[in-house]
Formats: sequence, C-alpha cells, structure tokens
Amino acid sequence: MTSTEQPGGPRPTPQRQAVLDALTGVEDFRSAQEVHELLAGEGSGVGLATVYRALALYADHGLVDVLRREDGEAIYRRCSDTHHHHLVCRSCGATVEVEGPAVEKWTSAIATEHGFSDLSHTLEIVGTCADCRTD
Amino acid sequence: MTSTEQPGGPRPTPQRQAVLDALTGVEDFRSAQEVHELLAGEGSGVGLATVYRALALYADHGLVDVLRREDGEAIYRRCSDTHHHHLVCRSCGATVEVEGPAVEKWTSAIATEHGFSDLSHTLEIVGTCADCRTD
DNA sequence: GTCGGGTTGACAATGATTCTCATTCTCAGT
DNA sequence: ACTGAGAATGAGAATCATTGTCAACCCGAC
Repeated sequence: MTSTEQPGGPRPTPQRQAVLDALTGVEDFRSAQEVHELLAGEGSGVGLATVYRALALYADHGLVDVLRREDGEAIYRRCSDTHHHHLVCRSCGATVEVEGPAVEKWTSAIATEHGFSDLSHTLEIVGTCADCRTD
Repeated sequence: MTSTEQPGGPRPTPQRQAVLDALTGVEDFRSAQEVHELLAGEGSGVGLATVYRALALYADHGLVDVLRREDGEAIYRRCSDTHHHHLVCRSCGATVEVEGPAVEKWTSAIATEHGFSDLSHTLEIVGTCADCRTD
C-alpha cells in the first residue's frame, strides 16, 4: 500500500476483472452461480469461491448492487452512478429501473429525524407486469 | 370445506396457532429457525418443517410479512394492518418502525406507470443510530 | 366406527454460501 | 530482474437454511 492504492482497497486481479466484466454489459441481475457458469463457459477457470469473494468485495466497495431473489439467492448487478431502485416482475423476472428522488429525500429525512446516520436503503417493488397478467 | 372455512384456506391447527403465537407479542422479526427453537423450548414439539409450512401458508394469506436478513435468512413478522417500513441500526440492530404514505403512493404510481399490477414492495433503511455513532 | 383428505414430524436431499489450506501470484524494494 | 511477504486463488469439504418425501395421525363427515 503505497500511494496509488486506496486504503483497504481491493487489489486488482484478472479474476476480479473477469467477474466485473461478467456483470458489465448485462442489464439483468446475475447470481453468483450464474457468473461462475458464465466464466467457466468462457474458459476463464475462475473458481466459485473466488466469484463469491470478488462479488462480496465489490459489493462492499459499492461497485455492485446486491439484492435477493424471492428464493433467497443473492443477485448482483453492476451499480450505476445514480442510485436507483427496481421494479421486478414476479412472474417473468423482468426488471425495470426506476429512480426516485422523492424516496431518497424521504428516507434521509426520516432517518435523520430518528438520529440515524451513514444511511443506505433498499427498495424493491415486486408486481406482475402487463405481459404476464393473464386473467 | 364446510362453511366457516374459506375454500382452499388453511385449516386451523394447534401447531399453526403455536407458530402464529410465537410471532405475536414480539415486535422483532423472527426467523423460522428461531420460531422453531422457541416452540421447542416451550415443549410444543412442533416440527421444523411444520414451522416452515405454517409460515409459508400465513405469508401466502398475508397474515405475516416476510423479508430477508442480510445473510439471506428469511424472517417473518406478524403483519400489522398498516403497512410500514423499518429503520435498522447496523450496529446494535435496533429497529424503528416508520410509515410512509409518500412512499406508498410513489411506488404504486411508478408501478402502474410501467404496467405492473398486484404490487408489493419492500423498503429497508439501514444506518447507524445515535447511540452507536461514536466518533 | 369408518373413511378421506388435509396435516404432521422425522429425516433425507438440495443448493447456495462460506471455510480451509496449500499453492500461486502481485507488488515493492533492492 | 530477483526476492520476500502477504494477499489471492482454486478445489473441495463443511455449513446451514429450506424443501421434499412419506408413513402415521387427526378431525370432521357419513
């Protein structure tokens, strides 16, 4: 740790880059298992444990978003610069990104009011999209 | 199904009642495992699988809320009549309930705008509470 | 009392995630 | 370029929540 490295920052490695690349260029969320399969299919030979470690590392540093499927499996996505939330179809899994300045403001107001600091929040809207609604 | 039972509705049983009771009178969320241990401690002898089944059943019928801990474990809570969200301290785990009509309105507006119906949403705010903030 | 269908409990099976540890690799200083 | 120190990796085992299986059980209906 000399100067170009952020304190406590992750050391860049080909494997980590591969994991990050796997999340880049896809707008869907990917589970760790999927990332692993994808990399294996490309012959990267990155180990599953490494995928988990890399994802956890990036999630820690705010480079990727983590959320949970309904079955509890963790899914990851490259975090865009603007904080946004997701609208997920419970049937086909389609996701739509939505931004909510109103929500952002509301959460920080509420939290501050209760003396909370260093905030982060998760908002997920689950519903049935127009295509899947067949009644 | 005779008359007082809704078609396909759950049949009331001592075990199910016990599970529901375990969630009553506690304001915290409880994991299925915790409910099971609690019941075992009371000598109820309710099986773990039954706890899971009962919780899933009640969650299906909207009697309990389900959400996920950070480690992915599902936690359940008796659903109150008013939908509310939680402010959680990442350090001491204290939870504060907050209501947000603004959020409710915003989510349903956004979702409808994208053609989504039959909505549900999860909002969790994580931060450090005043007591735990020592700098 | 008997029948039938939902319910239960013990245990196995599944599947994601984490741990372990020996090997490998990166980086900085020489 | 070479080396040493420490971080990172990969393979598989270990962990742990959750779900599936199935025979025994209970409650209400006839």
